[in-house]
Amino acid sequence: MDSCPVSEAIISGTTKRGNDAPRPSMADVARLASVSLGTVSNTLNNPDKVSDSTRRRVLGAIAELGFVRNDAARSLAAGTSTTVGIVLADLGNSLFVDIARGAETALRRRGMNLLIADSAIDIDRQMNYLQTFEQARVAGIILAPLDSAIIEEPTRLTSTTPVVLVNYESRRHVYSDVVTDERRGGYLAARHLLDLGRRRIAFVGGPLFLTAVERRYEGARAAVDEVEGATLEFIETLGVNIKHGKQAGRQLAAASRPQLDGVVAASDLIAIGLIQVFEETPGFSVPRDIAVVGYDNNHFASESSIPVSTVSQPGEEMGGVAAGLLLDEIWGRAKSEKQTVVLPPTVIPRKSTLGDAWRRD
Amino acid sequence: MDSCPVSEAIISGTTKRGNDAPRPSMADVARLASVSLGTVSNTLNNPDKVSDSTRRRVLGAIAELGFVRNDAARSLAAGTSTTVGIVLADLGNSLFVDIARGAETALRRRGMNLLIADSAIDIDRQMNYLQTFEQARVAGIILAPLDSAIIEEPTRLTSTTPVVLVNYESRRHVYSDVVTDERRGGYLAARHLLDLGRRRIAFVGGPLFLTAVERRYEGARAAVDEVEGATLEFIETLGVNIKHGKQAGRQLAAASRPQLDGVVAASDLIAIGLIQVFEETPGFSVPRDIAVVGYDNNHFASESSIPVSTVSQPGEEMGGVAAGLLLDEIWGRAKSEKQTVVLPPTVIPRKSTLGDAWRRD
DNA sequence: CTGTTAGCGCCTTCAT
DNA sequence: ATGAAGGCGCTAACAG
Repeated sequence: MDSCPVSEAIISGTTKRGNDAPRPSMADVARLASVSLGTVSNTLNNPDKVSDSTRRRVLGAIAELGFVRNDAARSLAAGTSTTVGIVLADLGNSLFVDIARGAETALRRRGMNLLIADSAIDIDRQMNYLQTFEQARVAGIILAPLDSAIIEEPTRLTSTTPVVLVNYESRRHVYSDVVTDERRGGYLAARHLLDLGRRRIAFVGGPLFLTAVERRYEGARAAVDEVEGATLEFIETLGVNIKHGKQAGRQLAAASRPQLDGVVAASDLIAIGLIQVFEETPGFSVPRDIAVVGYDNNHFASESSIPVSTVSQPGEEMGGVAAGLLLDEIWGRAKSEKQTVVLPPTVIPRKSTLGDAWRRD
Repeated sequence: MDSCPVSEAIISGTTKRGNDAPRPSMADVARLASVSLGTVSNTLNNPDKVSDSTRRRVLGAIAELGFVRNDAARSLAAGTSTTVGIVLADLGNSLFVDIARGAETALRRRGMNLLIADSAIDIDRQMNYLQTFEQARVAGIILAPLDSAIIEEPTRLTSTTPVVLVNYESRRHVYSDVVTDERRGGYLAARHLLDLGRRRIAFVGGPLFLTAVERRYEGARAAVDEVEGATLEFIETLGVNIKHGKQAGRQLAAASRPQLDGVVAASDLIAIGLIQVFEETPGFSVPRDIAVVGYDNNHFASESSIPVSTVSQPGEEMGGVAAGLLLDEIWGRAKSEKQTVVLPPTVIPRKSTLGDAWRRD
């Protein structure tokens, strides 16, 4: 940068300048701009309470010094923070990335910003980050918790910081939460198959203690029960990843049971696993012999060579709504009752059910 | 939608303090434990300087009050923070998720924690989060910058906060950085094809002003030039997504030019796009007629129905190394010189080049 | 409009 | 081992 000839002698003893110059503070800015500390604060927080010329001078000093306001001090003094934290169960799952983006957008519009923490499917990390955020005194926290019975409502997640849950419904309604109607998602998936004329359907997914999986199964069950002569078989897997789908696929391919003509998978990954196995198995052409619908609208579900029909959860919307709920609480505009917002999933038909009738866009 | 009859009284009763009670402070804890403020601070930060019985009393009070230490005040007073921030170009890209995880693991081992910000391929957001982190006085920042000429070295990214770059090499070596050897990656990809006997190769990718793409191309060029009679054709795309791959694929499939037998794609997405088009085109069977190798080891590259051979960047390692470099700087253990750590990419052969010879583990 | 002055909650010597 | 006091950088009244 420039090397303006600063006279060291002129600088008063209070300001020491070593090789590692200390961060300039508002006091330094005030001094340079020949105004008082309060004025600097005002030009930063209440620009309209400062004359134009003064503000310009202050801003100039700020730039000259490379001053960056200390947010720790700020939120300590002001008692409020402008950032909210989001703790995500698994950044590897694009749904959570979508949720974060939705929240970020909504928050940014209201002048706040979002910091993300990744639990990486680890309950300890989740709890740790919850605490980190609370210690940092963020304005509020959005939590996309691990879906397992383990986190079943520890008395309170934070002592005071507002929290809203996303993609998980609090049993006790201690928190507001936004979820999708998993049951309806399962219903829609099965319904889609039924509408296509499929009648011998299987639901592949698990483990069943995962709330979402159970709900999706219930929904599929309900749809099948509505149709005369349709049957639903349940095939439990140990997880919702591709390998589980493959295992189930091999199992189905090997079995001599009556041929199925449709399957509802509890996740896109399972669906992809199934399809990969089916494609290598005579008599299991997808979707001719057997149609497959997944769940999640994982980004790559649409990119596999047989794009997977899927039930899409409105991730960004979920994040946006959660952010709104949280801000309501932060700003005290919240209704006294905690609310649960249920967002509708939608099915996105693709080649794995429609076949050649399907065209991308 | 059950309506379990929750008694509101019980809900509010779960809280030990009233709803509007202010957060307990260390002073409150001190009072309850009948010790002085300094002692509370010590039992928190220098446990060994406090008698066992006293500490127990203090800890008890903390639990009883649900006290959560104010990190803003702490880092203000102590002048040091225990959290570092990472700004990622695109959370939608699994490489960056890996980098974050690697960094997180390394940092956690050293008692620090990681907060993530997502630039979402938006330079404004990137800059904004850089500033947010600096304002929050994080101990340091890891930046995985947008790869574009635009960010070309604005004088300084932060005024004082230590920064290390990951997945991007600083021209001016103002920052330490950790990158992979893109050129070598391109070399390895082409080499892989050549080793398989392919000779008429195309490099598909772009735009060329993306540093990484350019380097990869150079590497591929070098490998091809080493082999007598091998040719390399360059096909520029407008981006590195699936659609770009498809466009290029259609272009190749339509052209009547001499048949290619191998292609190095600048990204897995391009590779997938190519493959999807090829699979629908007679005479373009993958890998029999034409072998395809991608780049990035995107999570789903291995999950497409024709698993894509790819060049893998060691994301977690990159994050871990970056975290190490950053901590060195934070703790003053850094060498005076900024360093550049170059990590080697590796090729992961899969079905798109090996064909049936390939078996998943 | 601008300057002054208390703290915000905690850490850190320095005595005791 | 414990207590008392000063100050970290900033905001928010309140005075001028």
